[in-house]
Amino acid sequence: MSLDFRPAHDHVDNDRVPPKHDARWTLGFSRDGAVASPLDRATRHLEFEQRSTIFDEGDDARYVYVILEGAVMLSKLLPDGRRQIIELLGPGDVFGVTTTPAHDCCAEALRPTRIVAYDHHAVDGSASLQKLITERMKAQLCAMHDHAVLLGRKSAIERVATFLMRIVPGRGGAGCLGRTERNDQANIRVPLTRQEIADYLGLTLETVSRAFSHLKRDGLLVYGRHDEVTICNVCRLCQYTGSH
Amino acid sequence: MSLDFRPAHDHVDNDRVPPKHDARWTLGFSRDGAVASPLDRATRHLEFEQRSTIFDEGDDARYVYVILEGAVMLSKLLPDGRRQIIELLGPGDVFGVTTTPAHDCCAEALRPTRIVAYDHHAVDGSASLQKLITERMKAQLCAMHDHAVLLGRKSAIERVATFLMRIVPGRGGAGCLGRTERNDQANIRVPLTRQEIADYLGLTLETVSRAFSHLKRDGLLVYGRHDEVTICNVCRLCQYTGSH
DNA sequence: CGAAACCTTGATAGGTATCAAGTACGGTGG
DNA sequence: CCACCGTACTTGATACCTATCAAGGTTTCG
Repeated sequence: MSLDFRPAHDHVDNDRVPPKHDARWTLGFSRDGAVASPLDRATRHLEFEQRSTIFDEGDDARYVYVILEGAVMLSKLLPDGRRQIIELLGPGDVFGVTTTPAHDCCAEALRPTRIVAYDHHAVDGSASLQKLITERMKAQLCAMHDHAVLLGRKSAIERVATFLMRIVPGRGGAGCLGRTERNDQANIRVPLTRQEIADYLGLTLETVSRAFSHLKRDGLLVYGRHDEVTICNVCRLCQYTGSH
Repeated sequence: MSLDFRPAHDHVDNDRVPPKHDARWTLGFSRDGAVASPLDRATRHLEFEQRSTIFDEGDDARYVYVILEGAVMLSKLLPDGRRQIIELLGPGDVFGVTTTPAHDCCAEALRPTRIVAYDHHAVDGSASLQKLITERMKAQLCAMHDHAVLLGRKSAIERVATFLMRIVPGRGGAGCLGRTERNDQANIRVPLTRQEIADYLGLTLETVSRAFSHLKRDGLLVYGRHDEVTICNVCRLCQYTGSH
């Protein structure tokens, strides 16, 4: 459920080929123990560099994707250019599932990302793989439910606070564990621009910026280098989410 | 995908028992051909009358539900009472799936509704049933994607127009088929109060009412008896959705 | 060091929420 | 059958939150 934007090991191997839209297909055996061996022919490992497109809305939906490492965002566009980022996904999450022959949204890597792609027909043949996908879809459907509440009913600050809480490792959906622990802080990385956060939260970039400033003034946030942010009091930030 | 609020046959048998919260459990064989026979022990047919609660947020998630006939809404509440209606479901749709042991939302029947409940463990044992559920979940996940766009990026009138288009039988998600057909009208029933529509669309009841009035003034809607509404020009209404 | 992208902040406008009556409708009981 | 009542809906006035427009500041990277 929780979005782990940081790779499991922080020493990322940067020797990967820059894949533009067609990624580097790595034919080979699956490292996923759940996958039966006859499937391997239809199983491909891919790597995407930061900010590369995995597929666009309308593309043929031949594969189902499972994230091994990294982060992916799904988005949709309205004809006049308005964009909504629909899901933010991390390791273990599944995307590319549709009932239609075409993808209903775009998928883009937010950071260097490793993915397994399973052929749609191949999935039909593997009960274990199907189960894996179904299980993730359940979790993601619940996440969408929460997100619908955010988009439909929460104020700007509540949305930003909820977003930040979702990034805190281990604190994602479960909410505040121990309350008022001393030194209840967390270092997180926000690998999204203000515009992307805005498109995810149904706001404008300026409103997101103001919400960040507000939280900073309140002493809840301290900015670090790059996209690093320290949440000084996770519990108190949680109070801003509107969910508690 | 499309919400069929009307039962397949309009002569509804009204001789059903009024079930309050505990529905009338109908043990018996499944009419669903896809279900294996050993499952029937864990398969229950239930009926809910209009406006009855199927389950509440936090209830034990023992069953997965499939709608045979009628309509169901899923909703969530924030602690201060704000409500978001998350999904509107019709025949064939699935609900009650979670990864947690408790339901993440409430489920309520919008009209007299017939449902099949499958025991969670029983589902695990049936590949065909699993497939059925997964297939519906895919469709519903896509529907949630569209709804996220609506909640995050659409104006009040666009939301109401999109909502109405979704109810038009056969025109639901596919969008406008033939354009500018003569006599391009549709009679629909809106079995939701203004408050419920508002909670679904992330608006207030007054704003929904104003949007309806706006569309009525424009000659797009004519009110009938009860909750009946005539859409005078489906194609033109479609222009209001922001999606075309 | 310089350019570009990104972020912050301010001023203003606009859309929707909120508050407040008033109206229409359906159901109930006399 | 009609009057009454409660619920739901409509409409108006106003306030507030967020979008929009605009400028300036900061960071990062070549």
